[in-house]
Amino acid sequence: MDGGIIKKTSVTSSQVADHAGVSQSAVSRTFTPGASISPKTRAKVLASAKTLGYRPNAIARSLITSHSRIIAVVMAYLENLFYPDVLEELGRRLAAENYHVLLFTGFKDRDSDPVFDQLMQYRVDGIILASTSLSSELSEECTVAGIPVVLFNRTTERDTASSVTTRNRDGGKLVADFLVAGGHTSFGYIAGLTNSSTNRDRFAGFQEGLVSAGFDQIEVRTGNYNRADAEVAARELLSLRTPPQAIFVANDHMAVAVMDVARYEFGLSIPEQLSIVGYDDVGPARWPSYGITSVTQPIAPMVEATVDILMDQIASGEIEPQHKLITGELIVRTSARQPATSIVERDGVKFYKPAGDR
Amino acid sequence: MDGGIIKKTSVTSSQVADHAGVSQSAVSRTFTPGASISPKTRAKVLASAKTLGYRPNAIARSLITSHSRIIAVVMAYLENLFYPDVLEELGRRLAAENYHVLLFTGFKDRDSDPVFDQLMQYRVDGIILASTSLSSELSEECTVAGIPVVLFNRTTERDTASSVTTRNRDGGKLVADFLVAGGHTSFGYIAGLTNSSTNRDRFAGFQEGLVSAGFDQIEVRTGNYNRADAEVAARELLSLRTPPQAIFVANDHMAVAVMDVARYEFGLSIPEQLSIVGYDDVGPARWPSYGITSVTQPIAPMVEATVDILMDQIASGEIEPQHKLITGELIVRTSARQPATSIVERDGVKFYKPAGDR
DNA sequence: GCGCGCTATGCATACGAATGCAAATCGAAG
DNA sequence: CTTCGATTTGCATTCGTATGCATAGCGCGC
Repeated sequence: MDGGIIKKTSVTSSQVADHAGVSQSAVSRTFTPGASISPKTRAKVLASAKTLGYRPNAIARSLITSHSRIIAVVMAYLENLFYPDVLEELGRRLAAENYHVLLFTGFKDRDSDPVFDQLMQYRVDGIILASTSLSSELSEECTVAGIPVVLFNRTTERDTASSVTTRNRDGGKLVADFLVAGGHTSFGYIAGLTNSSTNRDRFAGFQEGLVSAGFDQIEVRTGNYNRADAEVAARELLSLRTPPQAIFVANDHMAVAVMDVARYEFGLSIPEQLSIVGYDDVGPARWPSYGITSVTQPIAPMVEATVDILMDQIASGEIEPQHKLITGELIVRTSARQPATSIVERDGVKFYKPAGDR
Repeated sequence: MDGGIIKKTSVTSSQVADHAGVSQSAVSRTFTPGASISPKTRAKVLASAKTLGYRPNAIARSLITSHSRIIAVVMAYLENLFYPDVLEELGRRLAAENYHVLLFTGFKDRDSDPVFDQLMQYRVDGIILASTSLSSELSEECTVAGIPVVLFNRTTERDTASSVTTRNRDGGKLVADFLVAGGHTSFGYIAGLTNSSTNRDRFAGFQEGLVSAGFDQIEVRTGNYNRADAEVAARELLSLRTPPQAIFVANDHMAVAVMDVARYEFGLSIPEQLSIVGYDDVGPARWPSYGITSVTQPIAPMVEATVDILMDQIASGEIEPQHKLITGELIVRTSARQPATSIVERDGVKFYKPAGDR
């Protein structure tokens, strides 16, 4: 075995057929579950396949069945740990259904349209759009082409694609209730991408909750869901003549940055001098250095719903847009002053459950 | 446009040919860079393609060219933020070369052999193995099948597959030098997966450095590169009658956990009562709450080297194993007591550069 | 022993695009 | 206007597998 091996041509079903003394069809049927084949020839074929090292060619199979068993997953960036977690769960669940993930990532700054072109060329069986702003016309084109599309953690007004989100508006309202119950009287909000539906809904719920409690002023700054912008936003808020007593940050990824700025640049102690509430309940939120009080976005159910929609639409061939809503909860940790009541504990974790809530 | 659209059959090159009044070959040549075709017919074809919404079928193309332009990336878990960062960079660089990523992830606990089977069926043009323990026989099988394999952040003794790593042994030694220079006299090590090459090399270098400075005792515990085990390991080390003054943790992902345990369970202040050094220089290491002194693993050069190897082997068809070594540096932050000398600053970041070092 | 019915098998074709080869076209030179 | 060479074009085949259809094989009952 000396280095510099030259590419070997791979084994085909016909070669296996010759070796086993059967037809190519028989080989194909051996590897097609439920096909009509006798145990005897099947065994012969399997034996030959093993000796020759045969593996069915998924590309050729895709061509004839017009099902690639590939799902395109589009995630522009992975900086926010929420998305890697989602990706891992997606990998798991799709593998269980014998589907595979063609990942498009790393184009935060660049245009996403070429991505779309690539993905369509591979005749993927479905598309999951997460953390991206693929234009709506494109996702509509998919629907026309008969490819199921699921927007993950995002919706659009146009009813063209399916979506899976949590009840962001309820979540925002819950945060408002929690902070009001905790005795805060002035509030700030650090926004995510302003044109994202998650950001809009979370803010709408937050505002609604505050207004109905008699607070109609919120200091708003924008963090665009990234750390650098969130730091700037935090500095601005905390530099105000009278900084807000509580800041709702549109996700945990930014909340971490905000806490760092508050503590290490402004010397504030949390939650004594400043309360922070985040969203997502992502890894670092659970680390004792942060202990972020945060609204959960339960990844497992969200991913399950996503895969369910895809499998359903692939099986039926009908692309009727579905919209699934998962319910999140407010986990109470140490980054925000707590109300005296409505805190319930389950499995060592505290939740905020006001009476009126289901 | 009412809901419930039925799957539309996609446009083929023959349909475009008919519409444009040319042969199917002409259509193919239009979309094949460098093929022999006159500008006139090319324009006709492009026009027809546009009106019909034609897109070349990558599956069919792969079948005939026997190049899928797909690279399989195997990452068992994404919990350690280092890997999502790598993934993002890989997505970027492979897209630039017009290759695509078929991602296999989410099987930390399960067997990885089925993964291998799947990946071989798609006739991928190359394989990148990161954060996985795909058995060596399998990666050898790839080499035999003529598929380039690159081990990312890992090597094997058997010279069968290419690899890209940093100089882990040098890194470990650098940490030892740094801690000794900082005046520490007792040391602990929290290991990663004990059978991983990175762990072995980092520890070997660390040990070598300490021994040559006259310290031959290291308290070793195993964290298996995951947070939960690292916490347990930290508790054990810190519960010793005389806990080590300095702990080298095999990566930052675990170092974060160790710092949390030290501060919040043992009430230690860092670096006054305990010094921590990590590895990777991953996101949270830079957050002020941690400020981990850490050996870098420069992602961009590592990924570049990986892609270079793959492109080279795909182009040449020769699979001569290559081993690329990237040099990391020790970034000095606040998690460990600093030596008085050999600290140099560049772009606002401090590095430890002892005299004898290149 | 014959015929019926069911299962197993092989044949032939299709999927959609790339490409070697030969024919056709074009342009320019004579 | 003819002819040669270069460039374009189309034809036919190929990639590896799946599958409808026809046939071969088998078991069983009478």
